[in-house]
Amino acid sequence: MVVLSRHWGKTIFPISSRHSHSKPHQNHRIIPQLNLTFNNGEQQRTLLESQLVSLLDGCTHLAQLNQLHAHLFRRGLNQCSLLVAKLLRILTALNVPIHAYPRRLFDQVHNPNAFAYTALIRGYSLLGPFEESVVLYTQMRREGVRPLSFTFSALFKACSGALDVDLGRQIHAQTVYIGGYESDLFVGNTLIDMYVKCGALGCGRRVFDEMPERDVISWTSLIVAYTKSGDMDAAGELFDGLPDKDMVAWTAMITGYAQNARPREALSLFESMREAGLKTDEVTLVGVISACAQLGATKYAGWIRETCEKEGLSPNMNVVIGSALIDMHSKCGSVEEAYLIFKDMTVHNVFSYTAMILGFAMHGLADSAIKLFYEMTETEIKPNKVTFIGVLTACSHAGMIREGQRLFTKMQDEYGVTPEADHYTCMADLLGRAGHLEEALDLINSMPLEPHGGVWGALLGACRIHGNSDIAELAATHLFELEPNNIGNYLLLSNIYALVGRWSDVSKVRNLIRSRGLKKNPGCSWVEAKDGVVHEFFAGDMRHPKSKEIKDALDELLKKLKVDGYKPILSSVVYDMSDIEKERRLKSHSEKLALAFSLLTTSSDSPIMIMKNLRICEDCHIVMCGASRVMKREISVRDNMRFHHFRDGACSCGNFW
DNA sequence: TTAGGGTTAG
Repeated sequence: MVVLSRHWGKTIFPISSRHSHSKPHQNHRIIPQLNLTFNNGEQQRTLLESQLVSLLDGCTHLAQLNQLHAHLFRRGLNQCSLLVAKLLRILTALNVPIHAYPRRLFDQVHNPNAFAYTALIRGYSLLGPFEESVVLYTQMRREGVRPLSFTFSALFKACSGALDVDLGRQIHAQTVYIGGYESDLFVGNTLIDMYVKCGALGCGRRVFDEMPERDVISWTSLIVAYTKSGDMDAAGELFDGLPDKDMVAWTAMITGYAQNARPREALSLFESMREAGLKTDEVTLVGVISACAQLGATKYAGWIRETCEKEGLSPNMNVVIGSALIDMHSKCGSVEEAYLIFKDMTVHNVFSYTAMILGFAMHGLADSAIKLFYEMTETEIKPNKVTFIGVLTACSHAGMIREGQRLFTKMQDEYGVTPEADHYTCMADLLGRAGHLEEALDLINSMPLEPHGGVWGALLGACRIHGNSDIAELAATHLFELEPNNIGNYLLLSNIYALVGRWSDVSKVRNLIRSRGLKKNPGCSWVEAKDGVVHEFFAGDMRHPKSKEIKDALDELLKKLKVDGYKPILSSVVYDMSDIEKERRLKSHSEKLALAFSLLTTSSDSPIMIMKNLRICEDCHIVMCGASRVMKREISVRDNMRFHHFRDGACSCGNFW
């Protein structure tokens, strides 16, 4: 009989997990004392195995694992399937590359059983390479080992990882060996998930419909699939029919609305969720924060901030919440507030830096964006492709051609980020906006990848600023092919023709719009009133209860501006109509209605914030400038591109937009 | 063993 009594009392350093930086642990952790009796009897051996399994459960440090493994090896227990399966699970959770140590561990086992196979399959299906899962499954079948239900769960996970629906179908057929997916709820759920992740939503739905038993996870998988495919009606129908909605199901639905540009529904659903008495966690709040950012609702944003703090999710401790809040405050108009959050955060990552850089860019603070970028490069955090979108956008909105070109080169040479079409969009915008239209065109023609609509769109936008109808035609030809249903491109081209007086071409484009059956996307602006209620205005819309007063206030304002020298920019109207008609049309623009409403309903010292779904037109831009001086008000407009802060007759964009 | 997450340009 061998008596084993050891005390491993060393200082242990925790293994770094995916999300935390590894630092020596402050409190010294002591590995529990192991005191086991062992002899050659089978019964004791089994007992020892089960004790070791539970000991492994408590292992959170690589050093502990190494010691335990050495111990197993000495006892010949490294060949025990159950223990190895357990070890493999822990190693997978610690993201240890499977093909290295975990694989060697498995290879030491003689006649591995289904648990050992499954643990390794699961490791590969979570960490890759995914194909290895299937290789192992084949080997397992060849050896005559019967698969378990969770062998299939792991295999389906591998198929979703590899996005291989054909393979998924083949494995689906194999579930006959466990009595079909209908026999096991987990298998059914992972099967749904596999189909929907591979884009075969219909197959996922069929599995769902045929399952004899479903749980909230089955429902949620499908709800998420519908939200991701943009079918919020189908998602909503399922959600309404779900009997016991848990926090995850609510969150899936809220996030779905947020991701499908329906922030109001997201926020109102969040309120219902609170009323239903459900708890909230950081994932829920991230969706809500994103909805709030889209809406630009400052009052609501403040309330969300408080909710985060109340839930113990302080932005300076939680980098995900922090990054989301930086984005929200930037989009709600307060880049200052965003920067306060950024500064107070104790942990930063590429998301928090990128959100802040984009925030600065959005507000035209190019210098701050670029400064922060260089600060970031002093840390260990590597900029990614989105970070470069941020700095390049900052340069283009500020007309900083040299800096933009320098960053574009650095991006590849120093940071190994390969430029994608989106980066070329930024560059085409940067060059084009500054009037270097030919150079922008050369850049597009020299692209190593196929330019997408964004790239040509940037060039077309630049042509509008500089009134170049020749290059515009070229860009538009590509755009009409790439984005035949995007009405914005047609309107831009006809606007450019109108600018240079080519009226017959204007009507040709208008006929093209008509023949393709395209409808103009209605311009919409909204403002948040003191009580947090959001008021919406559409161009020419007189449905607001205060319409009469709004119209009068606007007339009054325009009268004052005309005394001040304002002349309506009639070329902002694309249609060939009389000047009086054009002026009437300009007056109905939604951002002007929103401005008049704000002047009517807010105190004279409070700043005005207007949100708009489309780009602000030149005439409205001038009116906002004038209004800020004549009415002595701070006015900000967030259009679909960026913020314009109007102060004392000037705009933060420097009329460069 | 299974479900929900943050930054993207014209």
